[in-house]
Amino acid sequence: MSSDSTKKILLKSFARTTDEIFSLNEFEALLDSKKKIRIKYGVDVTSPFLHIGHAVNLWMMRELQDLGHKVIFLIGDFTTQIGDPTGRSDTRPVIPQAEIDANAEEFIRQAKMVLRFDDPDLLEIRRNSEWFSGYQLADFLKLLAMVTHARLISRDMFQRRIGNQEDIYMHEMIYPILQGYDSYVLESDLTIIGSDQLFNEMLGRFYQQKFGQTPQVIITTKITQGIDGKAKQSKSLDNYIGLGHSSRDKFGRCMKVPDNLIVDYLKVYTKIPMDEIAGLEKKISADPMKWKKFLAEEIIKRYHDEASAKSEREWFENTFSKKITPDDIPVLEVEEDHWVAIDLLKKFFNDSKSNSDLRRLFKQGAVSINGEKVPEYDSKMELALDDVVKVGKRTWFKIKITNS
RNA sequence: GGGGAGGUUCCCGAGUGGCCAAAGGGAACAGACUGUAAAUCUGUCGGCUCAGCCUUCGGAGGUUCGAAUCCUCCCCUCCCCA
Repeated sequence: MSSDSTKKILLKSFARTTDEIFSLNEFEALLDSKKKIRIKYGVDVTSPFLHIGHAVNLWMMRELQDLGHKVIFLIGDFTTQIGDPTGRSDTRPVIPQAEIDANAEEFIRQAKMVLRFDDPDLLEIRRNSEWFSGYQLADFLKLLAMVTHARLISRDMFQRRIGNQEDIYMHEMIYPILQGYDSYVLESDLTIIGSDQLFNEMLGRFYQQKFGQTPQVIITTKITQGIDGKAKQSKSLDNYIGLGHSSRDKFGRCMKVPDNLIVDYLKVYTKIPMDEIAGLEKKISADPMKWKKFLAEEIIKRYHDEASAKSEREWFENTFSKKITPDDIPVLEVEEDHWVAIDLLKKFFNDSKSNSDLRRLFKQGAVSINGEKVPEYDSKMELALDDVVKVGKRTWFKIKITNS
């Protein structure tokens, strides 16, 4: 299915976002075999959100889909109930089935921004409850008999827990076995994962070999820092660019990326050719903002389209650089035209801010109407149609008087 | 079953009788600056009828002129031993 030149192109493209391959030789052999590659994409649907970091893996799979290979989208509904210990220093709570289903649906909605779900030849959806819910204890014991305790606890995070004298529950220990067994059942040829999943997937290779299958190739991908320049992107730190974010938020969040990360982001999150990026580095440090906007546009192009990339850029420039009040701001309908300033804000914020909060905003000079600062919380205001009230840097609303 | 540690304001984390609405850091918010929602600097950061008052430090009582800090009981978390 892939000629020599397409193989070269693919490898080059993969190299860009690959951390490690187990192993490159096997991967090349797989590509050379011309067989239709089965790519296991196992997801834990505990919390259904994907950011552009996850999408790095998805784009690699998409590239393979475009060559006719098939992604097996595996919803780990059974294993999710157990709770993967990966990355957890504590034990993860279990999740009810109904929630898993809802999460899976949302997950797919986001993954569709990258992967093709429209062709059963290119993607099939499976759930591991298919083979696990009726699984016999005797069979399970056979699985256990193949692997040693030493092997399981060699995992770094178990070692850490042992070192800290923390508990390891048996179901956590067994999790990698089940995840590994998935690879065998699905006859996975390849899986593209974050390096945190490496141990589990290695066990996949182990079981496949035990059962006489060719072990899957494992590719782990590069991880970049979050948009706050710290750690990796995560929901709890709110330092990510989510596939679910609107194009406007994506743009804004890109602009929030520290200047020194622009190059990395271009490399990992866009398709701008690598040699081109190399040539840009000096220019970027000379004029970071220009290139950050460029980055933002590229990212929006990738997930939305060229037109929204342009329009979000314009919106951003008009709003934050030229300080033009945007057109598409919320309208606050009021009956009276005479207001005490703080009451008007109270109405707009609808109790989401306390009086003290609002007073502070006045004290800090954050409130203005038609560009004029409103100095006191108890200033009297006389409103007219289309008056624009601004609060802080990013909140505006327009007045509509319904009564007169 | 036995022993130990601990639960503090969004998070981490100081505070062991008054000077505590509670150090410090983070997050967040605002302002300045910057043609960035970057960096930096400054300020704010429980509530309210706001120069004062009210409610907070796991819960309920108690001691005291006065308690996050002391006592009693309870709930919860973690660790160790068996």
